[in-house]
Amino acid sequence: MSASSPAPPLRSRATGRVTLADVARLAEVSPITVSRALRGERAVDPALIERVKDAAAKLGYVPDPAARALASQRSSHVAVLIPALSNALFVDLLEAAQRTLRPAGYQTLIGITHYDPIEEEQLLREQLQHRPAGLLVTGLDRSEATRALITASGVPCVHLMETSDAPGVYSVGLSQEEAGAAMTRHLLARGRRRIAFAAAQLDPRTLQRLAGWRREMVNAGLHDPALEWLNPAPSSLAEGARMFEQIAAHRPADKPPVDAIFFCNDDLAQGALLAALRLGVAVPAQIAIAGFNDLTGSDQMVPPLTSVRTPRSEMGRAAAQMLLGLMRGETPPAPSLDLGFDLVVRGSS
Amino acid sequence: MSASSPAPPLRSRATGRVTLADVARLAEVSPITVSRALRGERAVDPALIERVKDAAAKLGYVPDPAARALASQRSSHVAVLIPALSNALFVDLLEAAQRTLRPAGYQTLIGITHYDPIEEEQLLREQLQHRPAGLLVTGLDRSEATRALITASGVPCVHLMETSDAPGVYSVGLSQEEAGAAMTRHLLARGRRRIAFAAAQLDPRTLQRLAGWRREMVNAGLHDPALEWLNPAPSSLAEGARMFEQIAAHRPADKPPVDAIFFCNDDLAQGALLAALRLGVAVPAQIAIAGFNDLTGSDQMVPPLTSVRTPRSEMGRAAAQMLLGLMRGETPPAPSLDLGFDLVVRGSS
DNA sequence: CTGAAAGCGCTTACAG
DNA sequence: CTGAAAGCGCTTACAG
Repeated sequence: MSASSPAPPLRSRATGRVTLADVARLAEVSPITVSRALRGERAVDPALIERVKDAAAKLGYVPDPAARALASQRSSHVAVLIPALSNALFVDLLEAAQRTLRPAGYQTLIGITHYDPIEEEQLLREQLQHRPAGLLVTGLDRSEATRALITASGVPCVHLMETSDAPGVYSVGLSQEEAGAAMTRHLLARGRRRIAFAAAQLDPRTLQRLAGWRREMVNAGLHDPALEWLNPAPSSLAEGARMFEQIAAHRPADKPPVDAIFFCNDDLAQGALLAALRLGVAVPAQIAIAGFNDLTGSDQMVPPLTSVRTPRSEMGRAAAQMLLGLMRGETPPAPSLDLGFDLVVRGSS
Repeated sequence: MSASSPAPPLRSRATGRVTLADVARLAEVSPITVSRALRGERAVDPALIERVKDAAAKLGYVPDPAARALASQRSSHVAVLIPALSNALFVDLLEAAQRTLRPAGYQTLIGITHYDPIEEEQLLREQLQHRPAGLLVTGLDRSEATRALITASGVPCVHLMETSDAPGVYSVGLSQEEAGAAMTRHLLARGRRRIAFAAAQLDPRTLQRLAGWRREMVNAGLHDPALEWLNPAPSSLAEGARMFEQIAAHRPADKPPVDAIFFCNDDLAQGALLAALRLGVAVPAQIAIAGFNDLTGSDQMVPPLTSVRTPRSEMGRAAAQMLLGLMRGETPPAPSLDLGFDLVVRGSS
């Protein structure tokens, strides 16, 4: 029992975890060198890097995110703010972003704003307390306070879904207005004249699509405010069915009937298609129907739904990649990335 | 310029953050007392609590999660493992859980397993490095290694979707087998005899529903292995349409035709309903169709889809509440909570 | 019921 | 290119 080693310290709070110090001891260097070698920061002698990496692997060393965050004032989290998970659009966006960020060592922290600027601001405040390394937010419209919070935090931020030319703003998206205009031109080209625009939720991007529709209708000399059906309720199949019933039932004596409806989102259009089926309204013979986002199931509808395919997985991936660059301190080749859209013409129009 | 205050320390890394020490100074107590007063841990003189809270409010103090995690070896994260976000079922579950956990100060860390036990194990390893305060996992089936990781971590864990009687296992769910049996009994009661069970993805819960169907079919003396259509592909409307076409086209000479199809999930059943419409197959006259989970849109289908409503928001909320209790060190009244299900009979059956 | 000391496991800021 | 010291902002473990 000749205890040559010193007695364990009285106030031990040892966690059993392999630490940087353990790796440093095995590699016979200082902890700082281990830290630098493992993070690839600053030049370290290649031979030492090798030795450190071997030691780390041998011990199964895993950095402690909390210690790292406390010391560096920056966590390994990326905060993502999206309006809802009920719209498949955002689910795809999120999955793609996560798929890019996770291999790079970042955890995703999701905040659901329910399309509410107040909730968005509150969520952002909470997330900023975790000192995220990066930020992914939906769209460009938000409260002045939220915008100021983002700027003041100094956290790299990329905006999703829309594009912006404002200095210092990074964005990956598409022109919602052009997409709305393109669909309207398609319906006009098919000979439709009384094209209604039907929208729910009325978020900023929906209103941009509305602007595109309005521009083309005015250009064609066919605009009529009575063709705008704007409904602040959340978007859903049931809501789309209700709106279709209303629009189809609305037959003013002094105007020709609606011959096409452009819905701002596919779930509404799918509901409309089902309502038309129930009511015996022939699509597209009597009324053409078009949607937006080309969501799951749209190609299965009867008739299949004409829509605008938006590159949501690509947006999620590209935005995450731009953010990774910003977090490394790089300047992206272009601050704004327009990923475009595709018109998908199917049987409903 | 009579600088009576000492020069600022040379090696300042001040963050400008309001710290526990600032609050302690203003309240004229020690930092430990502030820590205890704010967390409600251990008895502290009520008068002091008051003083501390006032001081904290006055300074706008917000605890630093990283420092807290490092010192306590437990973060404010709850890790959630779900198979996919493409099934609306899990979106609802997640939203409900988050809605309960966030007000209690917990951030949700989402891991998507893609129904893969290997991915689940890897995700769990990553998440455990963040020392989550709690764990929410889907179902009871997982690799032995994953199970061992959970146990060894000592992190409180609640299982979603199914219920278990195993000691030390906490769960909130429903009997998938009973739900499958109930739907089958309903179809039998309607006079259906050749009831097919059509499934995709083939995850554990789907197989439990299959077992319920099989039990009732055997009991009724009507079971036939040829009625089982098991497809490992991911579940979707398009896949449901394909399966319906196959099943409808399969007309062996020696057996009566299928007169009902019980799909393991509503998206498949919705796709089948649309395929029936395209093919001119009368539902329910010729074939009854039933689904599972009562997802969005099922009530809008033509005809409306018969389904099983599963209490997913309730499950998410109840599981989160049980977890909050466990994280506080409490023992839940019952380790297993069965929230049941409702048969929703609509026009398709 | 309250507190002084130590420690959690990293990185920053200097210095050489 | 490398390292000794200090510090990030909390909580734990003791002691009284």
